[in-house]
Amino acid sequence: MAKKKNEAPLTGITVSKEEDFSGWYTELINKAELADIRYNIKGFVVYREWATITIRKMYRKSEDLLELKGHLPLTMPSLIPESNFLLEAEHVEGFAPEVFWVTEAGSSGKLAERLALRPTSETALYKMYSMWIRSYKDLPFKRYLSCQVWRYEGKMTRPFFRGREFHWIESHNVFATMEGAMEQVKEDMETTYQILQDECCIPIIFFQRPEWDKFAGAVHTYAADALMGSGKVLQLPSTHLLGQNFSKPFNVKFVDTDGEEKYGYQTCYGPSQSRNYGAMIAFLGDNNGLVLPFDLAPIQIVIIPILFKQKEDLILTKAREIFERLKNKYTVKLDDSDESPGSKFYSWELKGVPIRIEIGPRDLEKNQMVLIKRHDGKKIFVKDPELEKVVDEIAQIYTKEIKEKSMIDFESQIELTYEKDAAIEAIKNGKIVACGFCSIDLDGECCAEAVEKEIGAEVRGKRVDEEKHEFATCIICGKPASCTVYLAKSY
RNA sequence: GGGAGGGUGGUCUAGCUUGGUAUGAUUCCUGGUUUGGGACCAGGUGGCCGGGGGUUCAAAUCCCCCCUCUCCCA
Repeated sequence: MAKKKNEAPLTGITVSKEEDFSGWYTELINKAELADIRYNIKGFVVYREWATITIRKMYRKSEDLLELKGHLPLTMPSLIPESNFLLEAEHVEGFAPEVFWVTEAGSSGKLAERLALRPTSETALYKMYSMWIRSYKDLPFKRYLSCQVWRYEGKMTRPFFRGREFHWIESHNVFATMEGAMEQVKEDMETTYQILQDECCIPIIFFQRPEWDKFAGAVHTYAADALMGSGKVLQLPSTHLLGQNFSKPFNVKFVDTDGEEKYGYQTCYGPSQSRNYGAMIAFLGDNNGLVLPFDLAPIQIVIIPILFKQKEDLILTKAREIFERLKNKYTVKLDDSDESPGSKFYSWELKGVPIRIEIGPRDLEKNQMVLIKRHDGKKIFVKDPELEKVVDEIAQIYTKEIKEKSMIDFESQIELTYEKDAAIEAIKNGKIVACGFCSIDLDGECCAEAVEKEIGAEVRGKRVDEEKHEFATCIICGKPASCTVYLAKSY
């Protein structure tokens, strides 16, 4: 855009994403009316219509995919009795500092037992699982729920990224064997790629998190890190191998083919829809506002009639005809309000509507219209009879084009380092570091702390896909390396 | 978690040092003229100055507590 940012009026974004990401994100949230932060409880925000529609579409895609893979939906109460919550010790220890408690009710005062506003639903669900699951014939038992959870976050809250209330899906599954559970973890990772990379156009990579950084109560945690382009990573959905850590205290047992009663092997998976949305708008947006994948846009096509005196009727009639031709296949808006055309262009760009169709007197004479794609600004003149065909073509490739632009070559961001100084330098240069590490079991935790202090990065864990590097020694302590880990700064 | 800075019509903001009638723009509504990248004219609506307490004849302004937001750093 040739237009200088400081000339932009208040309704547009005035901060450059490259120069001031935080300011840019705040303006995007406010001006595109995605969230309203004036609801004055810290960490609790109102998600406005435009964001809600897209988040619901994201939900639907994830839910459909989960059901396709054999999960059934259910709905759980949002309160968990403290006695349930206390059953698994590590889980309690991990979550207790973040729990909101309901301690009083109405006029009867204090409750006999405190009730936790669920921070996650393991301790609610597994109590039920122990009642529902009787035999190996009930397995695998795959369920999910779409809900809100509450965690009293100490860290700085940001709309969508980190709130004290957030919106997610959690899937909870039970298997007869550890291998069955591990297969589920792999399936969850595949699901995550399908949603985040293919639908949301966010590049990700999965790591097995170190022991000290795993989900409270899990055997192992596998988490997606989004590659934000600057060498920084952002944690997105994680899937957890629970083994029998919960099935034992919650008594989730089944009678196996051999007649023996056994504890199930469990997994859980929690993709946060609100955080995924935040990551998507932050990653794809530009200095004109939102950029959205075609399927996730609340409005996919906006028609803007260029009305001139004497010719209003002709143009409006044509615009309405275009609307009628497209409305059954796409979500279309005809913006015939009396704003000036330029003003409409800016505001629908801010909202990230993928296709804009302009129709004016000059087009009418030539029996054509003008299509503009939001994500690259390309302008296409289309003859009237070609309209449906061209729109179909754009709809087909629009998301793929965004994805192509946004997929970062992960390998090119990695720097292999053998010494601490090299790692410090690489992190400073915005790279992700691959290096040897003594252990991602608990005995490696002090080396991880050294990584944070001395290198200024976090140990993200062991890469899940193929491992190519061979490092002889740990970058910190010099002992023989048991694995290759990746170090990065995180959001 | 540590630090810094904010909260005044829907939005942005002046006023606060030195207490005394609430400033401007924009949005919104009405009417009219316009319309190919942020149009214009005229009129109008809209405020418990974040909340509570204190000082004072008098508080947006001074003092205390709380809530909340923004930015930076663990």
